[in-house]
Amino acid sequence: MTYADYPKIESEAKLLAKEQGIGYIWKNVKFREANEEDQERTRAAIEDEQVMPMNSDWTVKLGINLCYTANLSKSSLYSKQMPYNPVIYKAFGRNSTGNTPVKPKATRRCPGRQKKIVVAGRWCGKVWMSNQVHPYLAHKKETQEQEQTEELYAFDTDQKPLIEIDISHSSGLSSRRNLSGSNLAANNSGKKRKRPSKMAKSQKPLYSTIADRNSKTEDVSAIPASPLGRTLRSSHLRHNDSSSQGKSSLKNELGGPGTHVKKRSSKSEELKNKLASKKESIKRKAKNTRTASLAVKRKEEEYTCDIEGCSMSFSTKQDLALHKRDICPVKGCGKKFFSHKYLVQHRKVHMDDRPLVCPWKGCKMTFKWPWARTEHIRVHTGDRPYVCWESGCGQTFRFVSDFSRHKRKTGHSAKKGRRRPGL
Amino acid sequence: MTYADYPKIESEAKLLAKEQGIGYIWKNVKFREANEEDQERTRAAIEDEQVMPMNSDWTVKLGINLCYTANLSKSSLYSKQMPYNPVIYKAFGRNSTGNTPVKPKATRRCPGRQKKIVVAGRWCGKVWMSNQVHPYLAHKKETQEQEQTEELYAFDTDQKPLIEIDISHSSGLSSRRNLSGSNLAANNSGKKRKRPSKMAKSQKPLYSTIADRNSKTEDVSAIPASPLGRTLRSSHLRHNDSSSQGKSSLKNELGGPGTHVKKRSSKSEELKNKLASKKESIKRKAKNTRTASLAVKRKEEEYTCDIEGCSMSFSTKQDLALHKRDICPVKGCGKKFFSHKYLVQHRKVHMDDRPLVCPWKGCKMTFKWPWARTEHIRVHTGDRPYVCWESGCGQTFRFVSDFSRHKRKTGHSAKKGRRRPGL
DNA sequence: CTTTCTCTGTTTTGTC
DNA sequence: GGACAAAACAGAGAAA
DNA sequence: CTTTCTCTGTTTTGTC
DNA sequence: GGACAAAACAGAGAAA
Repeated sequence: MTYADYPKIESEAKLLAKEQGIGYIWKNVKFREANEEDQERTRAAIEDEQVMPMNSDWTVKLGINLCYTANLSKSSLYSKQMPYNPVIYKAFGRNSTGNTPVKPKATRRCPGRQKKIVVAGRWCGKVWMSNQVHPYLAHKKETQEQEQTEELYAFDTDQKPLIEIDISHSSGLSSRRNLSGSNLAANNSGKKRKRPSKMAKSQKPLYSTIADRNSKTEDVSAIPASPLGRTLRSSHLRHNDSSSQGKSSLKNELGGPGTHVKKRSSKSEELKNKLASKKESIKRKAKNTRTASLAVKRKEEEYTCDIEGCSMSFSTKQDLALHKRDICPVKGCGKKFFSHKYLVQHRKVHMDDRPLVCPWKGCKMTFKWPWARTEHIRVHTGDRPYVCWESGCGQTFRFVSDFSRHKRKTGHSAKKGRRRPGL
Repeated sequence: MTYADYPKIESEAKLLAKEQGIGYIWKNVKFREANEEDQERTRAAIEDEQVMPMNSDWTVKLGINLCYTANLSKSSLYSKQMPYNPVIYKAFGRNSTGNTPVKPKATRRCPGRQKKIVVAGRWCGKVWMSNQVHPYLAHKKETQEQEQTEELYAFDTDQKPLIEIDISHSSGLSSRRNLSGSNLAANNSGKKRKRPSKMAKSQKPLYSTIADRNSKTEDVSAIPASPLGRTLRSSHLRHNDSSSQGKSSLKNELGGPGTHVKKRSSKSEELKNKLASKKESIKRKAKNTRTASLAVKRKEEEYTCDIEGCSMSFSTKQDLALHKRDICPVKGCGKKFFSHKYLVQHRKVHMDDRPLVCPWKGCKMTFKWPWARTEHIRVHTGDRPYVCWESGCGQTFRFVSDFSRHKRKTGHSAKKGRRRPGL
């Protein structure tokens, strides 16, 4: 996928646009050359989410991704061992001296005009990451599979991620003595850090649906240096958890703190998932109105992944096929991932479950991702652990993201930039 | 108080020992020369707290303090602008090249033998800080005052420190939107950081006793970078606080988390205060059994301090005199302080109130000092914000104290040693 | 001796 | 810069 | 444009 | 070193 491949990509994009049924006129023009009508059409297409069943704006899928990845690979911060996308990295990476191939592309996709940047920015990389390839492009032979997967949701919302750790943290801390006494001692005494046997290692565990649903395995100890939390394994505060996460689908109506997060996610993707969700639930209600909804969920998921460590199952052969190619088969998602293992984690994106809670008293915030919770806690502690060590700068940041931006913009402390105080 | 002054100190110590009624034989011998009988007597004297009404072991008051201070002033870490004790600093400080005067003293007071070090260490600096001078020595003319102050407790346990900040923190954080919205915006919009008018600035505010007692002014926002906490000023979670701190005197019987802290404080001092407390309460009970105990407390405290910003009042003229000389008039304490302002803070040492609560869910820990709470929170977060930047070391620490010790012992990063990540 | 963690008097930092 | 309070430090010290 | 803060796919770190 | 999961990063992006 070097710059020389661009014509191929272009034709594929055209094909894709056609397949989606959007009467989109392919114009090989730079954005700065677009007239008002073109801009208006672009805006309209972007704002009208319903007409794009796969949320696959061509600028996002083909253009912006390249722009994003190329910029990333050229960044002085881009010192990763493993590049996001080896192909792009090789073509435009830091070792490549040719920056001319990158610039025009970037300029065309992310034009210099402010108004344009905003419009494009709202879509740039939002849905599609650098090495995420649209299923249509991943393997061109599977177009029929794609259409079939539109019938049903692939992931069951009750299926729990296997990697989730069963450790309750704050519940066991009622007594400080208890904490520093037995637990710390146990922690110090050796490398006892054993976890309950993780099914991820067993082949096709086929875990029971009901037990899996009722046992609230959750990861409250998403906090970083968890030497304390990890050795703690009390289970007598489960009620606390179930109350806070019980019917997470209700949270949207309640308008709790979890609601605004919804708003933050991609409008189109969100809508899509909502719609599909409703479609599925209606289907289910029609099918089994009386059978306990507990056992129903995995009834129809016959096709199980046989990849080492993975035991996900799907209702259609096509979904499983996509899954095995590291593509999320959820309709409207279709993202391709770097690792198969991450697919299991990725599922929570499509689930309403928010099992992680803010440990701060009185805060009702819930999270799907440990890191989101970790950074949120800094809102309470006031911690600003990121400090720019560039002499004369010394700015501090509460969130990695802001520190990253600072480094990217200023070029500061690109070499060592560690973290710092705060609390 | 240079080394040349030692004979004077010695004679004063002898006098002191005599005044206390302890039949202690002054032996001008090094500890390493002491025989078993001497050691046994020392141990017995130390363990029998009752025979020392002021908890004023001569080794602590004259010897160990010097040892402690001299070591401190010689430490490479001792780069403070203001030395702990200017006199000692001048005599033994870092600029002084003569280390011979220090060593012998230190050796004699803190002998090299392990057994001895332990015995002496239990007293070293524990009650008496470097620039704390025993009232007997502070002004030799006030011996009669001292004896009189033994009658009553000087501080009323219901008197609230004036400096305490009235900010409830976690209570207002139920909704994150609320937090980042109105509060952050208010914080960003300007330097609005106003606090409720602090009486500390008005002359002799003579705050009401009852209102002061019932309004639970507390500082839950002892967390560091409190830009969020500070602008938050909700008061609808007071019930939470009153439940956790309501009858703090009961906590000892309940055996809650606050109990072990009690245990950690000096046995003798603790005992003393307990005894005095009881004495006082009995006295009060006898005096006014029917009048509401609310209004009673400050009835007899007629003598009010007229120092700028201080409005403490005392029941006896002598206590006020001590107070005005920055000496805590609480029986068994008698510490002398660096600043008069700190006397107001120091009062909480003698009160059962533990108004600061751990903001972590489920943790019942309470604190008197904001910093104790701040470091305690790291137990939950797992934060280890102190990192040794000495090349090749890189050790991390959760508590300042441990980082200090590390630097003291290893000599690492004595120049810049900042903090770091963790959470 | 060690490590973990709280207490507190003084110093440093941050804000006006 | 100065005044002032908040935060942090640097010890002590308790517990295991 | 800014700042604050959450989401999440990939990379790095830490542990056995 | 290697395998693996936990933690962190580095972006995107939403909101004001």
